[in-house]
Amino acid sequence: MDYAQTLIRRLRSDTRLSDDDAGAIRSLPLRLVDVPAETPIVREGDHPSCACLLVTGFGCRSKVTETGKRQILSFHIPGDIPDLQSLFLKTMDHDLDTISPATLAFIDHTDLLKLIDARPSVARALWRETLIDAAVFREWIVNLGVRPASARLAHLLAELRQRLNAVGLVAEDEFRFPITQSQLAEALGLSAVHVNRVLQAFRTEGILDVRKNTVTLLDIERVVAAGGFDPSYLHQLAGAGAG
Amino acid sequence: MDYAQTLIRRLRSDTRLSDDDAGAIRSLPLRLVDVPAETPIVREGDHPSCACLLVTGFGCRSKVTETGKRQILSFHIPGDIPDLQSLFLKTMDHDLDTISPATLAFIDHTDLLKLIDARPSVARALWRETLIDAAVFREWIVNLGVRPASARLAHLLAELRQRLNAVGLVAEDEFRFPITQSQLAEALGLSAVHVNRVLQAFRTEGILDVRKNTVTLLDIERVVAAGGFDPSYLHQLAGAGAG
DNA sequence: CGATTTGTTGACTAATATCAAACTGTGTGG
DNA sequence: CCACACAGTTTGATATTAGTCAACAAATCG
Repeated sequence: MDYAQTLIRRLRSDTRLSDDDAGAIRSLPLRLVDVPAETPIVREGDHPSCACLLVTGFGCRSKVTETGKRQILSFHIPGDIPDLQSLFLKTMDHDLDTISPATLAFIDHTDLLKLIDARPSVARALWRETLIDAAVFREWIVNLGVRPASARLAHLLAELRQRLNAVGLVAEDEFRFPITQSQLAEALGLSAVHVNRVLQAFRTEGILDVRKNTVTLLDIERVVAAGGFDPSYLHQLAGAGAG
Repeated sequence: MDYAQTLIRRLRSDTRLSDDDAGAIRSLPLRLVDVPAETPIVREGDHPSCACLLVTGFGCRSKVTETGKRQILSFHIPGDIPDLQSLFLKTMDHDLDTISPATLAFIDHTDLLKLIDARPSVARALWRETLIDAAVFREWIVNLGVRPASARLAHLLAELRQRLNAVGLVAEDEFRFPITQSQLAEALGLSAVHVNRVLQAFRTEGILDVRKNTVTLLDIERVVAAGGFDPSYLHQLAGAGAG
């Protein structure tokens, strides 16, 4: 199997990439590892010498405060390189973990650096990825800062659907996303109890459902409206998506 | 005056830069403009053809939601290029405004692109800046997600002090920062009334004071502790700072 | 100097957190 | 197959934080 294929599809969802460039990326040396759920990949304070491509499964980035509270910063899906920033920021300022069993492909920084030296267009594509990463953080700030609990949750799920769709992982109104209510709470800056109540309200209204492994958006229009979700901040190319 | 000097100092606070590279940056063509407070620089949806270097004064980035609420995403200080991401993300996903009278230096994207093609080390320095921008967003997420109102405020001021210090704009325990309580509220995801009360509490305890144009951190230790502030996410070089 | 913005205060309300207990499902070993 | 353990979810009661509204005071600006 071509493990870089997910990455290339992912990159092409928001950046135009020549076949030559795609080929160069495909020939990056990868170190494949299968890991269980809840595996730490890198920790705050580490100085990684490689970046981690998520081939299958899900991950998240998080930070723990002095008071022991954990804030999830982002969720990651197949095709993402969640710690790409470590290429130029030598010290990790947050943690990276899997949230489901996953296949990881580690790419040595040295190989990435060679690639971006040799191919300015790939360098720009990767730079762009890190910029979109930041754009997603900005929207997350808006989510936490101004939206009430139900809108935060709806927005998060609408974003996930949009991103998963770009790599072909949404079927009908459903996608696989193994998450607990506590994890949702840590991502949304809410308590697990409150997340539970918001979820129940959505379920009762027939708008969406989050079960053990699956998110079902029964009425996508209403999820998007409830979350005030506008996908432009993802900077996806027109036409990217399932198919 | 050498208007790029602030930028170079700023870059050198977190990235090693050769004198050659600094010279190349210094020779970038700049279009200087003086603007009053509350000036829109770029708006969400714009397709800018240049980036904006803040030479003097302060700015902020923000987003307005469908419900009309405004979330401030970041504050910017002299030496920052707050819309550097527009070099590769063609559509602005947020607004950029001044919050005080300011001197702006516009740099054409074409000139920046020429520079980064000619000097890979400058390209990396700028890439690094955008990565630190993202790191600051991550910490902002933590701030909004898990910290109570007083810690949010303390953290914000501690961060500002740290960044301003790196460009020599902190004197003793004071720095200039013209901000209203409503703006603080928009940044911290709080109401202006609540910000007012938190400020009063800090003032009464003799920890800090925020007046019209000036922030005074009377007891920096306690501000840092109250905010749980750890500057490592700013990725500054050791020894950067006033002097 | 009036006009406007910003800051301050009090009373009240709404959103969300906390705590504790019970309940559900799932997998495991005897 | 059952009993148990464990993790996750659900529920109710109560506490806390922060928001809203409305009025007023104090700066600031032209």
